[in-house]
Amino acid sequence: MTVAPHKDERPTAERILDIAERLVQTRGFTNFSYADIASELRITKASLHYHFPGKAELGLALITRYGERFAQALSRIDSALPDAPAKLEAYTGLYADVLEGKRMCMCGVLAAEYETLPESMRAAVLRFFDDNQTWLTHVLAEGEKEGTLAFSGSRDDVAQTILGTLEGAMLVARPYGDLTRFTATARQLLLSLTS
Amino acid sequence: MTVAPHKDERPTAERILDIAERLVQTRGFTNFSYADIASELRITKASLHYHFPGKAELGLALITRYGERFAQALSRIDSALPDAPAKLEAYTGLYADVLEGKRMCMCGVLAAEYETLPESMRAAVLRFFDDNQTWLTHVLAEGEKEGTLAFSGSRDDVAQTILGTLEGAMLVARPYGDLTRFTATARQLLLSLTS
DNA sequence: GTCTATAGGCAGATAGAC
DNA sequence: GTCTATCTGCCTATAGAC
Repeated sequence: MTVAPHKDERPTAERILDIAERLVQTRGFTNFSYADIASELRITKASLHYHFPGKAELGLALITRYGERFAQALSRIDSALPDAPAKLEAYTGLYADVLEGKRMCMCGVLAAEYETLPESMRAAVLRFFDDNQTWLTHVLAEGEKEGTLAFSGSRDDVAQTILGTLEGAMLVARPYGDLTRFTATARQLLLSLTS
Repeated sequence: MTVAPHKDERPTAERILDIAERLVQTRGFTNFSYADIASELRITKASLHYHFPGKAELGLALITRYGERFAQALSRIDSALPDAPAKLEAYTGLYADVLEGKRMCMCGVLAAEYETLPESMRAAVLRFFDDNQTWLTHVLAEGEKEGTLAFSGSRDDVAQTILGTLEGAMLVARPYGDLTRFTATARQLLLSLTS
């Protein structure tokens, strides 16, 4: 049991990650600075280095936390929804939620500046994509078994297509500030798998 | 008629654009510097400012030239190929060629860092996407008329989906350095429109 | 058109006091 | 944990000679 605190503020490291996460998703990793975070948190740049020694460590922590939360969301989808089509629709909903906050998928942004990232971050980005495709492949297998999904090509290829399509739809929709640009593509995609 | 030059080197401005184009497509717009171009061209940074006063002007020139060349490629496709499915396949081939050079679509990269771009560049990125979708919409109409393409949903929605899917497939495939990751998705996409 | 020289700002990062 | 002060390096950009 925890002692009831008079003020229950979240740890500084978490608040740093919150701000940095939003900045990465809207501007890109190299396009935000310690100064941006510091001014928003009302703390000095030097203090940030206490929590994250360098930008590479901060970046890795960002991807790790983002990936863990994404994995948790996928688990919730698995346990809450009855069949593969519902799960895929909920999956596209995760992306739509991100886009509604005028953000891009973190790993989609990082993929665009992949060449400039430190090696530790590169590996984490690929892991994120791999985890997504693994989950999608399982859902596709489930859908085939249920008879609720129909597609040609291997499950891996289709999983790849789903991931790429949603990342690309986000990428193009966000500059227009138009959520329906994304949802129209998501609908097209789901339709092609269920009919 | 042109006088035969002893040495027929292309204008410096074009060579600057060549180098900058490759840098944008591999690293992103804010992730390359005048110094990068200068050292590769064996010229000083100051000289670059003679050709392009500022980075915003350079960026706009990059998108403009890229868009013009893309439009020319689309015209060649229109006049060389007989039907809509062949045109769409050639369209995916344009993307595959870019990816083969380990590059990302320039406007795809710029879309990822859209929030940090000067207004003139933002507008040019959207124009590129719009032009692509306009062309795709015409091809889709042609395919419906010919009876060579079949799809549900509006032509605009499908054109949007094609553009987004290819951009996203590139975005995700490039970090893996695996062209087949792209071509598998392109095949899936074409299949969904012709069957 | 290209050069040298330099300005002015911001980046990530460190030392050491409190 | 947070601060002040500072470092080094790179960025875009400009002035003015050649």
